[in-house]
Amino acid sequence: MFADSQVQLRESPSCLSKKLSHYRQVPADEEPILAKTLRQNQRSTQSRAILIEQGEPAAEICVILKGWASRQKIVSDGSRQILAFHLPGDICEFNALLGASSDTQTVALSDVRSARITRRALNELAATAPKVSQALWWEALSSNAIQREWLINIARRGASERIAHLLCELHYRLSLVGAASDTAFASPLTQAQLGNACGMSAEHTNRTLRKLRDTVGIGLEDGEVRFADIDAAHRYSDFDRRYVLLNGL
Amino acid sequence: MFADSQVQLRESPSCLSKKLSHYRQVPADEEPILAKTLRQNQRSTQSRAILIEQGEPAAEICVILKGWASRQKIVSDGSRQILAFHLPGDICEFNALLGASSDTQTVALSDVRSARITRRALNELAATAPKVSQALWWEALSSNAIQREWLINIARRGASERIAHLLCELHYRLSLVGAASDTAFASPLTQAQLGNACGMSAEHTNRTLRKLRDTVGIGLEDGEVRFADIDAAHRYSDFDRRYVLLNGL
DNA sequence: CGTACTGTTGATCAAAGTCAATTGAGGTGG
DNA sequence: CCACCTCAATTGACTTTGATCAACAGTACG
Repeated sequence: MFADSQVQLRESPSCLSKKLSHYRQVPADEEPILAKTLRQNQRSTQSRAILIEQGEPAAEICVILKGWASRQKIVSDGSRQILAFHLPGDICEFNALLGASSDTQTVALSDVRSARITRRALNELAATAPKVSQALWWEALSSNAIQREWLINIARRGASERIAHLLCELHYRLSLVGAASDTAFASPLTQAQLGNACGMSAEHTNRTLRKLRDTVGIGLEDGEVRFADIDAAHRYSDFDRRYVLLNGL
Repeated sequence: MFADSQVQLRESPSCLSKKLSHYRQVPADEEPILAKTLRQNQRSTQSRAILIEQGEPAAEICVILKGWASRQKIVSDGSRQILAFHLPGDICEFNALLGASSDTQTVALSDVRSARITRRALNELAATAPKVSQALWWEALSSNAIQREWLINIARRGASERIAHLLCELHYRLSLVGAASDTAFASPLTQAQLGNACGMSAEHTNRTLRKLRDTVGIGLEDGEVRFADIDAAHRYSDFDRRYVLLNGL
């Protein structure tokens, strides 16, 4: 089930490649090409620092290798709305694929290690590793499906279900890249950030989390989210994982 | 600036080609290739009928030539959430580009004329009309930007601003394909659909529309949305058109 | 130590949902 | 032509949810 720890010591498969394998079987000969591309142009970013600025015509996409980031947009009153969380293995700024400028900002929620892939390198990848390249588009579609589900979450679910649903999603997405146990995951999120992503106030988020802990067994403490009963959590929040990987109906 | 009217009489440029020209200059020699592709596989769909079913692994994308459609997802309690409106010139179901099945349903809001483009035809297009093909990806990114803005709309704006913002967006998008005047556009939307898209109840939508008419001069009557003062409407709803075409910051 | 951020709690209030009914237009069958 | 049906729009009364305002406690950190 889990990767051989010996191998991990030498070079563990990146989170990105783990993720892509869920969409498409990535051929063994393409794997090292991806690994090399990711090694090429890495960067470390401190928590709270900006990974991708708003309005810049970007020339490279950004792959999160380690840590969390959030995509957000500044609204006219100065406040910000979180639009997406980027976890290890996620790709930020598909806009860069075409050289479009970003209408959003991406900031590090923890210390982040990222790999940048220029458009040139992407073209190379398309030529030498077609399956990987195709899987990247798959990843783009997946992130849109997630975006749509967030809309549903905010538009239709009450506060508790909403928070619970988001936590279930994060847990599932992290599990896809081996970053979650069956019943818990580490998270750098503050209550305020969690609430912001769900379109609710920090105070109400706090009360909602208490309620979730008491009644559904979902707890958030010391940077760890813990599910007493993951199936119950899924049922409670109406979480249907299929949208994440576009797994048919 | 505008296409030769002589040409328009013979075959007016499709809404799609009008839209694409906002992203990229489409070369004159690629224009007829796109037109031919769109002529190939057309379909008429009655209002309320399903254009694209949920869960089907789709092999073709769908271009709206005439009429409106809505993308929606059925929630577990049986109700539905509208995730996007597709206007003339819009492309539905980018998932089909990779053969992924759709996690959503697309239904006609009016009688719709659509063109289907199979994956095979898309590949041909990519070979013979590269600029057009690239513009299609641009269109995909644009529709994501719109999706994100909807999230912001629901998460952060009050009912009146929310409805007003959506109406401003629709007006602007229609104007891009020549389907709106400076101050009005025809719309097949019911109040309930409009409200659903904004995550609010039909009753509240009704009251909100009254208020908008009285205080901001935005009216919806007899299938026509009319703005007394479009700039005032933009200011009121905090509408910044740039996200629609990804026009830098 | 002060400063800043995060989490916590209580009181109050406004926004929007829900329930219930009514109106009016359009369409259909008798 | 009229009775009947359905759907969209409308209105009022009531209830619920969650935002806002205002403190305050715990912790990390310079």
